[in-house]
Amino acid sequence: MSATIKDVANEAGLSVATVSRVLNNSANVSEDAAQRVNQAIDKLGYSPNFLGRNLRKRETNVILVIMPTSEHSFYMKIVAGIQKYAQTRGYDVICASSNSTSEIEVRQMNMLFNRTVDGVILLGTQYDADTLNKLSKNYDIALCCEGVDGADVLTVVVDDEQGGYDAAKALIRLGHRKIAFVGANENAVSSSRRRDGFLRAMKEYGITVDPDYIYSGSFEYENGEAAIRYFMSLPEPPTAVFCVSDLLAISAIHGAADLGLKVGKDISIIGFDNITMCEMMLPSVSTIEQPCEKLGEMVVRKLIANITSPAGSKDNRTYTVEHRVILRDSTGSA
Amino acid sequence: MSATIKDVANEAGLSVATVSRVLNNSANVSEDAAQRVNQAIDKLGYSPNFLGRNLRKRETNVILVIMPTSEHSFYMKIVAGIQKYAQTRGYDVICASSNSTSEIEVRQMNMLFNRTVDGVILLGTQYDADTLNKLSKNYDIALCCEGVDGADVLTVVVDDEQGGYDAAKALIRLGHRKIAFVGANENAVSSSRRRDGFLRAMKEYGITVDPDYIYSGSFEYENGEAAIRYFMSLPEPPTAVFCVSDLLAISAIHGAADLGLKVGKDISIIGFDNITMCEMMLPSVSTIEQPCEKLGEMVVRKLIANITSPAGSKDNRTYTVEHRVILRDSTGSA
DNA sequence: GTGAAAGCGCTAACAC
DNA sequence: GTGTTAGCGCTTTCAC
Repeated sequence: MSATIKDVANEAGLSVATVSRVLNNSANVSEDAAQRVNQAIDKLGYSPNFLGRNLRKRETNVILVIMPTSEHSFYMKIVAGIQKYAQTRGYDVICASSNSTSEIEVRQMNMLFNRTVDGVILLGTQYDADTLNKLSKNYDIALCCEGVDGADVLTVVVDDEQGGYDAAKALIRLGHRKIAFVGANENAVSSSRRRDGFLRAMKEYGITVDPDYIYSGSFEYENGEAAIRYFMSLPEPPTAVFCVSDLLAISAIHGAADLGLKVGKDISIIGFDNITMCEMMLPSVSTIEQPCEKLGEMVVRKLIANITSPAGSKDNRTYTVEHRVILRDSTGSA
Repeated sequence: MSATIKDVANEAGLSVATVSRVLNNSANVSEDAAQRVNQAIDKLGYSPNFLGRNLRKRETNVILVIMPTSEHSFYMKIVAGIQKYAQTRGYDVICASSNSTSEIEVRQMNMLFNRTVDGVILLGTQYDADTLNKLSKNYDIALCCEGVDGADVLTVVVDDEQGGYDAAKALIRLGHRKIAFVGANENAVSSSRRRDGFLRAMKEYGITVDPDYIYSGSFEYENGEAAIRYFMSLPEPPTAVFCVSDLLAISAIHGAADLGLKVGKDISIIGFDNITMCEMMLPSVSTIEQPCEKLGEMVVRKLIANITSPAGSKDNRTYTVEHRVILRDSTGSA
């Protein structure tokens, strides 16, 4: 069917070794030989078969990114950061979404096991610490955005606790005292860390937190609206709400609007992530920005370092990158 | 490093051929042998190296999806549809985004040339008809969402002309007569087809279209806002606007709001695609829905058919799937 | 039902 | 500077 290195060698009247040499532009090949090989390549429309190459070299120079859902532009922004840096290092990046099902995630991890990719970056994962630790022993993996407690795995995240703190502080500074919190499920590390930071800020400013103001659900969209409905049914509703994700914040904004509230005036809502939609919404959404590109670059840089380093010396530390407070129209003074 | 089929054979006291047979659960292998092999596999933690397998079988069972930008959930929805069907056929799906640069797109197409993947689905592409035709001769590729004029390549799209017609008709039925159109650049086939349909509807209802009402820019977000500003600066501004994408519609809604207009009352705006954001926006966005999952399933089904069929008998026709009109709050009666 | 052996396309010793 | 050759891990024909 398609030409092989052998065909090129024949066409050029040289050996496959020489062809391979010009293909990998290694030293020790004459001008003349290189030219003849390149001509033959053009003539035959030859393109090297990477299955052969990769098999031989025992590496693919491909990194797989697995995300829970691809519907969020947030993840794709991180992938963009990953891609940008990976390219400079000669790595290709491919992605797959598990749709939050561990079954599919496992299936996709197979690409690691069967040597189709050199490493995997997990943007939020279904795996528990034990499994991750085992995987990490034999393969090059990294977590990004969402850490796992007790996992000795290379991890790159923002300082979620501090992010939660900063969100609360921003609301307090706007004069709010009755501030509520909307979190995800308890086993989402990022969510509970953000709550910890939230509580720390409240404490620091001497504000007692009404237990009714702490709402836990999931990262699912509907949850934000549900939270607002609940808060507004309380005898003394909050004047500001911190949601652990922008999606929840947007959902909450909807809920508030449905209840006839003017968001940014009657009630202030701040999210987390700074997804593209924040700017597009009416009102635009205040948030804690995660620096997606930096997260992506950092995690892939560290991962490639692991891939190219000898077995015994893997880096499995946790790194954090700086977040940023962005106040838009969904928050206003109390 | 990791175990090979040979190790398993040794451990089980059988030949590699037999191990390979149980791996591919082919016939002619005794209960006893199968058991011993499976035990050996478990004991060694063996996982077959697909580079070897793929090299030998000259196929990878992997399909690559290339999209112009991954920031739009729209594309990812199609990928989800692709994935869902591909899985049932034993294919893995990976994706990559070209960020609309042909350079990166070419780089990613390399996976096709170097045999890392069996086929490629392009969701909107930078390639011209000639290039696509050449590619299509030697490789299995398909276009989805966005066709290319003159390309004899397997294509799956919605009937864009009819979609444009239906959008215009929906606005006309709401009583509008002064209806404007916001399109992308001229070489975007989908955009110009939608305009054709728009014009057909207008003609059918005997409405003369003011040339000032036809705005052409690009698919970029900013374009919607710019269009609205322009329309509103006209001596006689339109009362309704059809944008060829939801993103443009959302941008237009913003522009209108900035000008103090109440969208859905003072001006009606309808988009195209039905991205997730349409429901989340305030007001929610009327649109022509593209059935993403169906598009995805259809294109991958046809592509797999091509991959598995002999060289001479490739299907390079264009298929269309049904769209749907969805009226929400961004449109109202004139 | 099982094994021996060839070979997929490539790279990298090694020899010259 | 170039060629010969072994072998990466796997499947598959062909014997038996």
